[in-house]
Amino acid sequence: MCRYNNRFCAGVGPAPGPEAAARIVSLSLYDTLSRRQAPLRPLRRGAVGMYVCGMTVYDYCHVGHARVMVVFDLLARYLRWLGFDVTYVRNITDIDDKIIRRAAENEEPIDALTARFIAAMHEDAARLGVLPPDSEPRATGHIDAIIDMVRGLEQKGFAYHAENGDVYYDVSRFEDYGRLSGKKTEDLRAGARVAVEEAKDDPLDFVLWKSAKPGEPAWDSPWGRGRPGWHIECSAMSTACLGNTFDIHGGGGDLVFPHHENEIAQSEAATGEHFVNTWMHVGYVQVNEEKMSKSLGNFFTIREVLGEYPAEVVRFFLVASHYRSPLNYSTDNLQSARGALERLYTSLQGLPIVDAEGEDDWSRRFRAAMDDDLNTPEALAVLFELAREINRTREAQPQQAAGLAARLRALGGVLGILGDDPEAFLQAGGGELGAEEIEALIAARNAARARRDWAEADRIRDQLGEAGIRLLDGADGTTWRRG
RNA sequence: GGCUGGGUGGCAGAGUGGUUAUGCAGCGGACUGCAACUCCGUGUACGCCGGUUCGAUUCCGACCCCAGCCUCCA
Repeated sequence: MCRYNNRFCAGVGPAPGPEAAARIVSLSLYDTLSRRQAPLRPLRRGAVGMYVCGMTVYDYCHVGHARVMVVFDLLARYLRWLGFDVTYVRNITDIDDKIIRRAAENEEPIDALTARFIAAMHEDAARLGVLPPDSEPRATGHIDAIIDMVRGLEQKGFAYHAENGDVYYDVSRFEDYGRLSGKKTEDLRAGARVAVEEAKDDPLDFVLWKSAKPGEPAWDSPWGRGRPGWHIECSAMSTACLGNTFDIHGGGGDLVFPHHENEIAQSEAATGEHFVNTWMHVGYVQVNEEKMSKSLGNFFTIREVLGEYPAEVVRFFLVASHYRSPLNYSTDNLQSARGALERLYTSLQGLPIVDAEGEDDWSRRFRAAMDDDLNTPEALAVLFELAREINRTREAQPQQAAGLAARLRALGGVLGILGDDPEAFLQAGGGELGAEEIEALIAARNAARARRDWAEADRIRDQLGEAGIRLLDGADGTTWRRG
């Protein structure tokens, strides 16, 4: 059924038996539905299935998308580090009104447009250190599963084929509708601000299957040629890949209503089973205290930002605040992230790369922080204290410092940072001078220093400074870095 | 209007019923030819008003303010 995945493709997930339910895991996560933090109880011992709503591919990803990708990448990395067998599914919406419109504007085939932006997304993700998900199902690859689910909903009386040819979900039939977002259906009806689609029985009903207009891409279905609505895609694909019930479902905070609300209504009505155990939502990226969004025009694409800052600095910036808090995008904050990351890399500089072994107080503290709903700021605080300890001990106890550096590198790796060579990171970036020229000037300056010609030595240092090179005179000689 | 989540030192950002978050920036000291890096030290921070308490930034209530959702949005 799901051609992207392997393990959970039976279509029906395993029931949460008493053994699985009894398994207590140290990681606890905040669940949007119950509005509280609770220990993760995987359905299957030692395995976690997670589904994250990915992109609609009609444009480049911006920093808001980056945050979602990085946060769930972080969760997947952490779960794997804890020893879980993670199945991470992140979908791609490759058929949708905006895609059709954009393709028409560009006079470009839809396939070409989506292929272009999928490639761009993969490029951006890779640069941010986001590991590929285990599967990336696309809506257009799951039309059969979508039709099956819509037909099932219709047969059970949760959907109706309207006069205009569309198929709608009958919200009034689903008792729990609104529970995820904390909304009451009466309030929603009262607040309905959109011109009511006449074919709907109720303004809250949403489309499952859209009848095709001339020239639009369409698939055959029991209701004629058409294409899927947005919400049903994720219900069908998550079920196809992970089963009727799975552990974690995530996405941006703006998907709580209506997208995830609708997913619950669809999936639970269709399968008759509990849909998701933990709902996770990432806070918005803001610009000047406003949500970054296309409509406000205040967005920065990932590639724009990566033109200004090293990718790892951007990742650090995204991880330096808790994933549920709003995050203000500003150059000040990026600069601060750069300084902080430099501090970490500086502590790693010049120490041999060895493997970290077992557990120690540092890793225990790190884990305690991460176990607490992915408290990355607290986890980073542990990393900074570790860096200080490395700097303090590196002279007197180099062996111990090397061990601490290994720990720092390993824990950083869980967050997807500190994987670079320290020299390479600290010296990376634009600059007109090549490494050889820099080394030559350093040699000349050191010759001047040897004969106590401070004026000449300072002149060379200033010259390098203007080229964006900072010098550091250490006991073992002079090193340099950019910026 | 309904709903959700917030208001912490110059900035960013955790956390806690009484005791150091952490980072960036600043200041003093050590190191340095001078710097940089690093180390040591350094900030009368918890929106407002009541209540509970021996004691509240942390719990409870009211209020003010901010962001977001209620339309596509990560």
